Amino acid sequence: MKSAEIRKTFLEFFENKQHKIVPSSPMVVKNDPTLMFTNAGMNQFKDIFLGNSPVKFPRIADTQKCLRVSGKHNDLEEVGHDTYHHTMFEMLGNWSFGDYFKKEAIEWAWELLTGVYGITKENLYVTVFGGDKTDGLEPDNEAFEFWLKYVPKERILYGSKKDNFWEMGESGPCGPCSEIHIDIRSEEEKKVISGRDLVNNDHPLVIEIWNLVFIEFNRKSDGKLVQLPAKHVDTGMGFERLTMALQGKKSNYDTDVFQPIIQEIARIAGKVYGAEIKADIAMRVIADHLRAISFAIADGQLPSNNKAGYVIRRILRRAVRYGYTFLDLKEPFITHLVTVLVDEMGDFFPELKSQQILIKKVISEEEYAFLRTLSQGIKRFEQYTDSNPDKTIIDGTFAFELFDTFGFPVDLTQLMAREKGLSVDMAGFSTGLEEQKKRSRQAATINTDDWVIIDKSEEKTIFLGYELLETEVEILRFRKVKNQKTEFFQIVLNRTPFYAESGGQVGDKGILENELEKIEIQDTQKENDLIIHITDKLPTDLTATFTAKVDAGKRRLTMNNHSATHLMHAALKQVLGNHVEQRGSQVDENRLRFDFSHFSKMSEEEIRQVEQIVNRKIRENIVLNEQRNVPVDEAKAQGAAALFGEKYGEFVRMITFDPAFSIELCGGTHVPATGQIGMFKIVSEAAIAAGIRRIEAITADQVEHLLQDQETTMKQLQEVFKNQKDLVKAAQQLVDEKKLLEKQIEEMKREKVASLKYDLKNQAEAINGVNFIAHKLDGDAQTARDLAYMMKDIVDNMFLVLGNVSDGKANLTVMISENLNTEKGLNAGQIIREIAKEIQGGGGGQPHFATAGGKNPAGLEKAFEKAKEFLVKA
RNA sequence: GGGGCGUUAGCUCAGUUGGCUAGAGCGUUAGACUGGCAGUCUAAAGGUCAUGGGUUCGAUUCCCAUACGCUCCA
Repeated sequence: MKSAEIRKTFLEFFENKQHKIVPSSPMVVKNDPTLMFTNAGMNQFKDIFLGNSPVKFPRIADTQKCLRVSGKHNDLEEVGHDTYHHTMFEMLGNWSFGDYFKKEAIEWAWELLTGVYGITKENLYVTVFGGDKTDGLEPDNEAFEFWLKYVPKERILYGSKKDNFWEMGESGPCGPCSEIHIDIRSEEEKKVISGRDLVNNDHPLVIEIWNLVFIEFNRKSDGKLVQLPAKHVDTGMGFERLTMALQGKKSNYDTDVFQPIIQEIARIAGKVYGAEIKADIAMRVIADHLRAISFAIADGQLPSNNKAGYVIRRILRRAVRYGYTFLDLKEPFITHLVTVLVDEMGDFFPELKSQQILIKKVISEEEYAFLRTLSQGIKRFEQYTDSNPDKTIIDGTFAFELFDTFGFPVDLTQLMAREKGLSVDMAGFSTGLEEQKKRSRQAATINTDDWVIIDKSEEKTIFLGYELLETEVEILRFRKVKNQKTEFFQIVLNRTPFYAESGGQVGDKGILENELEKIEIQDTQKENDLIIHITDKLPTDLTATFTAKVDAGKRRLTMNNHSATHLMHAALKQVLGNHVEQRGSQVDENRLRFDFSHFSKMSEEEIRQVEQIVNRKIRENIVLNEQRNVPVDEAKAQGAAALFGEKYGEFVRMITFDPAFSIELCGGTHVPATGQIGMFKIVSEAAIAAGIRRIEAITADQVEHLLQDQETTMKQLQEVFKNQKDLVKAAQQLVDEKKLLEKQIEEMKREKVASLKYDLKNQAEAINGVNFIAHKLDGDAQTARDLAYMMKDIVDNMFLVLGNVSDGKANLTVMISENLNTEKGLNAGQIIREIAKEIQGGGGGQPHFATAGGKNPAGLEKAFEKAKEFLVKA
């Protein structure tokens, strides 16, 4: 069975059991501070488990793109070395939200695996939760009983809390789980040792393929468990592993999910897969990472230098490194693999296909950048070994510096050391790394207390911010959050006019007040679907009723910018073409920032066109058409531009300014009619990454201010130029003239100095075979320096001292013919330090040339005399 | 969020206690050589030493801040 068919079969099986099939949510997570990437199938349903979102469909099935590279689940360093770890993988899952529970979940899992996929029953083992004393939990005998219907008890095992109690994180929904393991070893091996003994023992051929989680508790941050009001089922089956089992392979990488990619890598590298252990590992690493990076980019996460983007960059670099070291690939090659990936997976995941060009471009750019980093690291390494030829062990601190500061992987340092017969002090390296980790952890500790519930009615916040800026509210709950520097509170209200930061629009500020007090809301954030008001002070009476007032001025300006962003997005598509897609957006009261895919710099003309279109639409004063609860399919049918990478429910909010012009799915706040925006002006256009451009623009008052500033400048310029008609011409003339004059001055100075130099030559006083010249000249230190160098060319055995005064300060310049440095022991640097005392200053320089400065111009003559004394003494 | 590093000519980079008329290679321009091309030689142009403060007689160099970039950790 082909992998595509395996996926389809799974979804169809559950569709027939009344499950709603939903698409995978993006791998890149927004609106959840605790998570950067989707790391499990349940992520997109987290709000349902937490009770923050209503259940729309009690039964759902899907395949979810997941990425496990950071945090609690971190498999990155394992990937490639074995046959079954991955960074990016697909998780097939079926879900029940307060609907069916253990019985059906077990029954259907068994039916699908053995009945539909035809897996031999004897090869399957199951585990159930064995109970835990610290949590006061009994063994899951209920699940055991259900399994007994299908599986003899020898193949049912009780498991520990570690293996059989699933938790989302430190706190949150959790429950016992039941895993299905498969033994795909050969018959001979099975005779030697029973599969039963290998379950959960990290055997590559006796592996978990499906985890059925029965969610029934919520773990509080104090560690206590409480029963959830509704019980849920959350299952996850690793698609790649399942495919391996069904295709009779011993490795995930031997399935048709990976083989086309691996074969292409082998072709590029001129190798054969399966011939050499290290090369095989490298090929697996690259095949795996290619998928992770490509999907991440398709989902809107570009490689960058921090947070989620940095994780992606690291994955890519790991792939490059393995290719570089073990396959001898020293040129970008990953970018060329994208085509194969798109051929294989582009049908089921259309985002890959539609963004193929961007993915290739971004990867290629990153590969080049990293190869540059590598060659710089190599250079540094060689400088180190050259300047420390006696060392046989490379300092750990140096290896760490290479890694920490220059991003040079330590395993490459080791490799290069070995080639030179050296070793690396890895203990020292680890010490450096540990210290760094300690520092970071200390700086990052955030303490979040449990929610304190004020209103027990389980009410949900009603958002009124689309209509109102002010309303009566009550507090539902609050909690305290503490980090290194500050302490603040998060408040949840029963209803709120405050818009929480999302979709690029900043959160509202404002106040909560009643007759007794007034507290300031500094920001409004969204955590999952919860609207959180942030303040550093709690009201004294938490049960009181307050008037919540949004800072209306800030909101109005923000709305201008947000609506203008929509108009600009549409205009960009008109001017540049349909490939323009939003890659990021930030809107606040001062400006709007919009990142979009486009491959070349916008011309002046294109920018002007976009401005023109937007301003025309503003003047048309188009009335906002806001539709809520539009089914997502209908919105798409109407041609809505889907905001990039956002997570949508089944119903969306549609913002339309002229159905023939701009339709977008958007949760933000917008102007009632475009006229309010007033004016629109692009202030910058720049590249931020390969294939991505960023525009910054301003609207309304901001444009007005800009125009006024410019006008003021123009007027001032006009005054400076005495109201000449053509300012540009006048300025150009001035610049040209200045250049000419500067040249003339230079020339005159040179002439003056040139005539002076012969006068000075004649003044030379022969003392002990040295031509001594002392002279006080008009001019600056630069002139003195010029003169000194000219004199050096025309006078031999010279000891020249020049003095000058500029800005009320005295300067001394000493030039001594090089041969006198040794012959007479005359050192300009030393001499000037002595004579500079006379002008109350200091100085220094080289043996043949030195300068000094001081505060006392009257001392110049004395300094000359002192200089002469050096000669007399010599 | 915390640490480290960087920013010098169009590009890639040197510049070692603060004073070396701020350099190299590539590129650009001009001239010469060559039958032409390729090229070789010679010369020239090109720098607010990221920005803003400070210390100093004097800062590309030392200190502080800011911006941007790189990098590691969380």
